[in-house]
Amino acid sequence: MTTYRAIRGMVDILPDQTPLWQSMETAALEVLSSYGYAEIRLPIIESTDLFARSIGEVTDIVEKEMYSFPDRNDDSMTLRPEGTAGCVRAIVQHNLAVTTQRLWYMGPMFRYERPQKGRQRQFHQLGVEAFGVATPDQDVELIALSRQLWRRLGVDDALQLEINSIGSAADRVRYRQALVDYLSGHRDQLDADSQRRLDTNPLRILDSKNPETQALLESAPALSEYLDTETQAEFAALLSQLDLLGVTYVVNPRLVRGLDYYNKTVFEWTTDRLGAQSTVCGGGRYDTLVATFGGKDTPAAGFAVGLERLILLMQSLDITVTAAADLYVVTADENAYRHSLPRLDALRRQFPDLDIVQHLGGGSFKSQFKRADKSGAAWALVYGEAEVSANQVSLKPLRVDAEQQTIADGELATFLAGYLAEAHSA
RNA sequence: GUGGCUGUAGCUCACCAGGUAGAGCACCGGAUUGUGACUCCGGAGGUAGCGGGUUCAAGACCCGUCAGCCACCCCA
Repeated sequence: MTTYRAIRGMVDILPDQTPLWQSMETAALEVLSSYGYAEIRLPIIESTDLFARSIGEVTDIVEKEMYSFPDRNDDSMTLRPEGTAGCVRAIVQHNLAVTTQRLWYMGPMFRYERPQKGRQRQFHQLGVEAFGVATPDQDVELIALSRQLWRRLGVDDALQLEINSIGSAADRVRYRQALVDYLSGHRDQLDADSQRRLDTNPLRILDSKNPETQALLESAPALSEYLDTETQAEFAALLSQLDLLGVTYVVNPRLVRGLDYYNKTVFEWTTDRLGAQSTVCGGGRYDTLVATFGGKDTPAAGFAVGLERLILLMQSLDITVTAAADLYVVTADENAYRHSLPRLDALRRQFPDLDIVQHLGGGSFKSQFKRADKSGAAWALVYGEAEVSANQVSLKPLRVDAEQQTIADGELATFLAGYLAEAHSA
């Protein structure tokens, strides 16, 4: 008998974890809709070409991390490594860019990397994308929105915003040349990865962690000096609006990000509580991507949140959510069970928000109450022999020290309405 | 993809100069007749990740493999 395990880098999210996930998802949904963002649902598989063109042929993601395979028609398909490409594809395909769009999506992404904490092969992202606004107020809204989510989740104190402007494509062509010119003179002092990147993707050398490389970069030309005046003004405006909102940030001139489609604003929310996988959220502006895919010229910006990392961060801060029912129903015997069945059915209809768990499988009162206690339910709803024959029910509080009370069937609805009102105000 | 650490009951771990495994928690049952939590008693649960080797004998040593973790790398 072979025993099966989830394949490497793919993890099960078990029932003791899903309440935390759901509360996070609900918070995100509420924050997003409060800013007028609408959900878009996208396929998990797209043509390989889509990702290669948008993310960049020489990026690590495309070169060695994609789950690509030929389908039965021998076309090359890829499990999405990120969400922006598919979102932009949908925008163009359905011609949604005729007006501005504020969109979000949530779902699994796939990257063939070596797993460690905060890094899986299948992981989940919340993506937020905005199309049609070229001015920095859009960037500000995205950042403000993300910070609102951190506050809502109670993780804002653990997160730091790093931000930079990487300019237009033209700016970067000029800067890239200057950087290559400078570093070529010191080629032998670069680490192996950086030497390789000198020919392929020189800007990525900027965020190398190698100390010698970093030292070398101290006297390298600065990207900020290659930005045109308009971009500089926009970046300054963006920062001043963040100041207005009281968003604290660190301008990190070495922040460049690993996907080719970004321009102008790039930013990351990072934490020191997750070890090496410190980026919880990252994004920026990508003004040319829509046109690249054949749409009309449409400015755009967005970000992605790593949901596993967010959960890890919440857990590191001892944020817990438990799902416990309101009522756990205990019945004395077959007759009491039959008596309770239609009554509970009516209750569920009358109180859709009430969580009612019925004890199944019989057993002694004692064992049923044990289960009731372990379930975490607030009350045990008791149908004993006496209650049934008198058309009554007993309510035993399980979480507070108070007396059990027995009331008439007809009074239960009133009681529960009062309980729910109290629970909501609490 | 590179380097390192780890892998024993559901969970956290222990034992042992190499001689066929234990604890705590969790789980199930019981402590007189319709009531949980605390306590007490009892029970179930492991071919020691998997495969091979050395040995009279291996969970303990060696090799391989798989998986997790840490760093690199990468990014969310």
